[in-house]
Amino acid sequence: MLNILSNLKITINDNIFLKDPESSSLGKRIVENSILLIDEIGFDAFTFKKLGAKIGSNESSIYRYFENKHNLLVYLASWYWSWTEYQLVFAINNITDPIKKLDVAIDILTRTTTLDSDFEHIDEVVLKRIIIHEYSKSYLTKQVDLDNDEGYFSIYKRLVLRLKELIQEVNSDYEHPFCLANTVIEGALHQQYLKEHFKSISGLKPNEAPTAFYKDLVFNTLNITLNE
Amino acid sequence: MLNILSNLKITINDNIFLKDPESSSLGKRIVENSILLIDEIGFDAFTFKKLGAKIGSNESSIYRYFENKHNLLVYLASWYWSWTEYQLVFAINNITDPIKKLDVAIDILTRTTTLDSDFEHIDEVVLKRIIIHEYSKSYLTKQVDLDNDEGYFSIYKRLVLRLKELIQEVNSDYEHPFCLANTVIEGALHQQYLKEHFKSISGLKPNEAPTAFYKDLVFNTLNITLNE
DNA sequence: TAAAAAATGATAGTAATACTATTATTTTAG
DNA sequence: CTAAAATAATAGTATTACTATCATTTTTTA
Repeated sequence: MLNILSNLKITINDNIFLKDPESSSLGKRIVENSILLIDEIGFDAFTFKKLGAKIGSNESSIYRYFENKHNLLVYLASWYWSWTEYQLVFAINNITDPIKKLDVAIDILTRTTTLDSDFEHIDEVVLKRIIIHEYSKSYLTKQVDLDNDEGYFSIYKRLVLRLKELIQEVNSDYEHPFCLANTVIEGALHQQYLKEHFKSISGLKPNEAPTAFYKDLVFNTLNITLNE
Repeated sequence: MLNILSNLKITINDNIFLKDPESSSLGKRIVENSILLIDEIGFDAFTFKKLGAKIGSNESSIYRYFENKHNLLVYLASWYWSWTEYQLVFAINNITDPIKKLDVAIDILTRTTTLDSDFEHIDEVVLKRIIIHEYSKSYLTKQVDLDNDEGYFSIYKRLVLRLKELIQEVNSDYEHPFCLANTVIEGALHQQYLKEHFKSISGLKPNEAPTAFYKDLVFNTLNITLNE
């Protein structure tokens, strides 16, 4: 599966950038190193000037790719969710049993990423860490409704919709499929954050993913008993 | 119950402030108006200079109460969670049935706040809105572990612990009580955010609270059927 | 291969932010 | 009424988040 993914180009809504970073080597260095630098110093302390210094380029050149660091974060998040969506789509592609499909989907959405699939210039393990730590900041802003109108979050919303549909395939009578889908996708990030920074209330062991918790939660809620 | 609460003083860890804002009228004006101003312009655009202008005071005076705006946000969040904890404790105080206790707890933790209980100088409805929009920013920082060591999040953690214990009282065999408690408390904020800004994936109607969703989720997960 | 066009880099500049420090004034307490 | 405490005013600093302009390098294409 990794090889299949490696040949795919992840397509991001072109409202998010001024110039496609995939279109040049400078663009790729911007993306690659922004992930590393945000991971290192945090999104709040991250600036285009520091990134420029790191990649031996100029602040003003980076501004030609992204309007500001907020849009760069939205870009990285879109990339992450698009990558996750591909993994999900491929993994459930040839499964017919709705229960098994949902089971695999929860696996993919809640697992901890420890192997990077060597996707071009992007380190997915570090990117995932950024998503866990910084994703909320991409939408917890005063311009969220405007950004939403521009389609900045459409990949994420499509992923939630997919999971909601998988839930409905398993139990079409269940009354809150959207709430449950959001609970799994956003909640999985939050649980992994807690595991790292709020150990005393986390409930997960250091290397444990929240997968078992979410499977139990979802299948009990949908009144399904897994028979394997 | 509102009257009982009105006579209570909410106590906040004094590491969070330099000078207790409850100890002076300027302090109270800082707290009262910071809530209104953050709601109005968002935490990112909020500055002590703007707050000073709003309350007819000076930037430098505000710095004598809080080291920076981050600590002010931590203070407001602590106040909110402390207030929520009081509501919870009073509400379940005289209930003996563990199931009923958990049921009431979920009510309190997931309801939409539309009435303010006229608590001193703090508008709880606006404060709740801030918590929904900005709470994550109080811990999604590079200094989260240091802040945690200072006890900045102890009230929140105590609330999660309380809910976890209520869950265990209902079903002591359940394997993920902490994960479930976190899911309800943090998730309820997130669902309310989605309702306002991501309508297409929210699953909640404009005036609907996520209460029914969480009760169904929790009691199914714990294998309890409510008999009322 | 030379010229044009595009991309990148360097430099400078601005208003705002997030403070710190100092001093002056006002309020409160003994 | 005086001393102490609190608040306000002012100034100053490094950094941020840009914009604008111009120079240089690289790429395209005629």
